[in-house]
Amino acid sequence: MREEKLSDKDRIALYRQSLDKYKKPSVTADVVAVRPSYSELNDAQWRENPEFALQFLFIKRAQWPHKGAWAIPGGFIQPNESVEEGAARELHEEAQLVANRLIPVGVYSKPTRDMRAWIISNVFVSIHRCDELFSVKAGSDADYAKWLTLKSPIIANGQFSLSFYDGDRLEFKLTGSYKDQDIGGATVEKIDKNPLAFDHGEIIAQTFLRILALDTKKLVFYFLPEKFTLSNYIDVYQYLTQNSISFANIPSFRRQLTMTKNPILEVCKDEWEDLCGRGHAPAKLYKRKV
Amino acid sequence: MREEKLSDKDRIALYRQSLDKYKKPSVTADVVAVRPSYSELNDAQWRENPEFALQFLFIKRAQWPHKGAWAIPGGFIQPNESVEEGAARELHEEAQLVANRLIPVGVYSKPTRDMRAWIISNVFVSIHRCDELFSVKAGSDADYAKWLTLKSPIIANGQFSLSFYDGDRLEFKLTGSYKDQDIGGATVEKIDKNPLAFDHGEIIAQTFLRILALDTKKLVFYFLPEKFTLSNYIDVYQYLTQNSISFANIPSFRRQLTMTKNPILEVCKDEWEDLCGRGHAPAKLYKRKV
DNA sequence: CCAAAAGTGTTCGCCGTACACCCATGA
DNA sequence: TCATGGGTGTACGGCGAACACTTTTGG
Repeated sequence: MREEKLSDKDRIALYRQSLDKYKKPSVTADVVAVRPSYSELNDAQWRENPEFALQFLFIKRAQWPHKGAWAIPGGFIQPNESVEEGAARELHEEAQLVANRLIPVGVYSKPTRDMRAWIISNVFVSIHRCDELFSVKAGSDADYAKWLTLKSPIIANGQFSLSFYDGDRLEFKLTGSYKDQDIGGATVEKIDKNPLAFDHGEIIAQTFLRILALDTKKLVFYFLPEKFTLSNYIDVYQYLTQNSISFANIPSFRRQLTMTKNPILEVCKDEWEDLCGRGHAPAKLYKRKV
Repeated sequence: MREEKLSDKDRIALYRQSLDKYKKPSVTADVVAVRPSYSELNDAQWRENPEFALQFLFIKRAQWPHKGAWAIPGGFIQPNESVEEGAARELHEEAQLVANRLIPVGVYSKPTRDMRAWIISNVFVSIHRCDELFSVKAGSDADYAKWLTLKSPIIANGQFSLSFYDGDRLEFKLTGSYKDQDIGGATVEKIDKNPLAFDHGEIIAQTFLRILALDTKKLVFYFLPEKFTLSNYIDVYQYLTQNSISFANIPSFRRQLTMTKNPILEVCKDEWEDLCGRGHAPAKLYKRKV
């Protein structure tokens, strides 16, 4: 073969030339940042108002296209970074958040998904713990970021309905259908009416399905402070499992967490913090068993 | 704003111009095709020799770089297709296989992963059922494809060892370490010594971890013909779960599959095929319960 | 004193564990 | 008739389901 004479450098140059003949996509790393609703409360405030919900970070678009629509943060990756690094960088640049635990959600690559150009998006979900410091910058005068609360999500029988609130005001509702794949988890099938920019509605729905597919009993810890009561744990667990535990079975569930052979919780013996103020017996504080 | 005067078409043109100033990666869709080892046997042959193992499809590289090394099939995606479509197309082009069930494995994007250029690979695993027709073309004179058998994989305590055979000949061994993420599954941490092209060693190891994380009881059906004996099922199950069922507990496992409230198997009542020839009582035939 | 909510005690039954045993066959 | 391997019987125990009950507080 004639090629044998070439140096590696030459080969690389030739190869790159051949690549440049083809159209290349632009590739982004997008992040769905998720945190518990009481992240910005201190411990005392939280004790007063421990209702749990998930919050998702959105960017309000100030530019064409989809001006005024909500979108998820993200941006083009650079030649010196992996998509994970790009995702972490974008999250930091756009929302001053430090990526804690990036979990892949999927690659969105339908040629028509962005009217502007051929853009492929790698999507990750970044799970933010309750005890992290949050400081989403108000944002430039162009786009701004905001945490929207996903209240009482409904996912059942192939249909989902996700309502996102800014405080008490409904920002948008995401409804559609999903399919339980035999193996490999559930996937979004169809979004009824996308209120978000680009295909971000599908992305958000898929992200939530992905979150629900994680190991719930462990995931709960990410949304709780270090020390918590059993009621706190159950509150989060119920949210993440569509209230899978009926009222009557909560006692068994408590035992399951603490009394079985390999309990995942243990009592904080040193302190028996008095959690009064709400007219009932004081609750024990638990922490994750290592 | 001045932009308000622009038509969408103009805006798109402007946007694309701005994009073209940045370096873009080349994006591939790669597929790890997996099938049961007895795919090319007929029913009778299979009854004689029902030992199960997974086979992975590899391409022998005939060109620089990594000439002579095994690699997984894949190629650049086109502007008119999604990465999933690209993966299916490449699998068909390179191995005449029809993608059955594409499950995402991950995105490989370390800038140094391909010495030739900035190439990002989206990897899927394609699970091929036992009853599919297989016809991997011998291949062009350049590259050729071959199914290699993963015999007695070992995955335990953060270490893995995967030996791939061509018939009885060991082709390569993949060893390294993995990490059990708290949430989101196990990930490959380090490959001891990569015998494959590019980072395909890491990809293969990660793919196998991904397969093991699927719902095993359902996954087993993908590697069995429609009708099978309980021993067949258990054979596959043991392979996929590292022989998790001890010898003594196999009777209970049988019952678990057939006698509990929601059994996943049912007897093929119509036929009680005589599975003699091996010196013991005939076995019942089962099929997946719908 | 009562309502509210945390936490405990107790019973029931499924099903996973363990192991003994039975059955049909080929050599 | 024996080894082989498929299939069944049975007893035990953990733990999830269900629900009654006790405890501590605020009003």
